[in-house]
Amino acid sequence: MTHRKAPGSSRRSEASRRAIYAAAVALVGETGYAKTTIEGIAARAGVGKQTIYRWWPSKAAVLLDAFLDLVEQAADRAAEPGIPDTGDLEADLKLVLRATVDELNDPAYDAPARALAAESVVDARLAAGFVSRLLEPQLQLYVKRLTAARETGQIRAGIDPRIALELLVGPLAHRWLLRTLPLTHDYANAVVDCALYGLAPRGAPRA
Amino acid sequence: MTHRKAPGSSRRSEASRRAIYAAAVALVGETGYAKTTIEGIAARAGVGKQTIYRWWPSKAAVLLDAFLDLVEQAADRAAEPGIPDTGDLEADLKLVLRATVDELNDPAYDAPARALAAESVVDARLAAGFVSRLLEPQLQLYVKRLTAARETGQIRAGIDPRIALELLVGPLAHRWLLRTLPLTHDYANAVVDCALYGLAPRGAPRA
DNA sequence: TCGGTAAGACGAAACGTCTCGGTTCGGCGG
DNA sequence: CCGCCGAACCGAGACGTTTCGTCTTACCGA
Repeated sequence: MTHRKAPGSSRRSEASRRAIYAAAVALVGETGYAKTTIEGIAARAGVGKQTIYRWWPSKAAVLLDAFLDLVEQAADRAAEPGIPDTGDLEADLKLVLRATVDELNDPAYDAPARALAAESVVDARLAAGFVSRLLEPQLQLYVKRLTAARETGQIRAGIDPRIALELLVGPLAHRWLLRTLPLTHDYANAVVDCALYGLAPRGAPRA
Repeated sequence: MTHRKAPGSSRRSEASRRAIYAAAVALVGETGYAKTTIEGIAARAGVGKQTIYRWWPSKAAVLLDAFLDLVEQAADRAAEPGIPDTGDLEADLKLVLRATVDELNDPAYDAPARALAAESVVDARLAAGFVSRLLEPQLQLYVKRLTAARETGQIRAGIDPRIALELLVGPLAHRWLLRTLPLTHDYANAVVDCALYGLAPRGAPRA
């Protein structure tokens, strides 16, 4: 997704690449994605425009790489990959979803993440990279934890972990993306409750 | 959302307004939202640029009004408002969600709806109009049906209809917006099953 | 020497504003 | 009731500005 060609990358300037990442994230945070221009990124990074056009096909692609670099560094610092498994699925899910809420409400991540999501909605090519490189690795953590839960009988055997995960994450994403209602800890907890125990009365016959 | 001011609208040209709607929807469908320009819409509609700039604050606002007009006309033709209530909640929800899937997969609606959603992700001002005028009325139909279901004991008394609705719609929106996986009838059915009967084993104690 | 780089010139395209006549509608005097 | 007038809208498009993406030039480093 960086570019179709990867020319003699041995001569590529690492310093310029990093300066471009920093400038892109900073400008999107300060002035918003729409007002961020490639010319602006180049100027801020002290870099020729051609250096950007040579390596990336679009403004969104630059920001995707920049944002990915950002979250990878943050992930290295945290060094806590995966979803905890205390044996209590409900508590584990609530914990993680509340953390996700906090992340989505963090202004530092909100602006670039929104921009990438919005661009992905409209640009299928970018969406493929956004999903496969940023979103899907996160979702696979849910698949892993939910599969484990299924093996210990904490969720029903007939449940597809993929669909279970989307039942949890979908509502969060919906509120975040379209701003229908505020995204809170209470909401995350309520979603987990509803998803785990269902809307129908517990005594109702399984269809 | 048409504009902060509503000047003497008696003198406003209805023909121009409709021509602008038609041109906007057509151009977005043909060339995509990003390549659609206000100049292009004006030219296609046979209208002066100022006529657009006078009544709408942005390209997105034009498309919102145009799309809203489109779905209202379609709704008038269908003349079947609301979610059916046959007494079988599961069947009713599956029916409606499958219909939603078909709508989201319809190329005629996909392009403008995507453009508006994407713009709303990034522009809170537009999002307010998008949600209140287009999305929320749809969601209220779910609230109504789910509230009825709660009164007849088809869903648990402790469930907030608002959250129940998002449990159903959120996953659909998630797949549609980010294109993580294809949006199918089977998926709609599976979401309803999971949401109604929960992920946890039916015998599990209610938390 | 060869290819990446910084800097910036360049034409094309769209922006949003403004001006120009022409048209249409509401109001007022006859 | 009729006819005029002015205000507001209309289509058309000129205008200066901004950003785009390409291209040119000179430099530098492996």
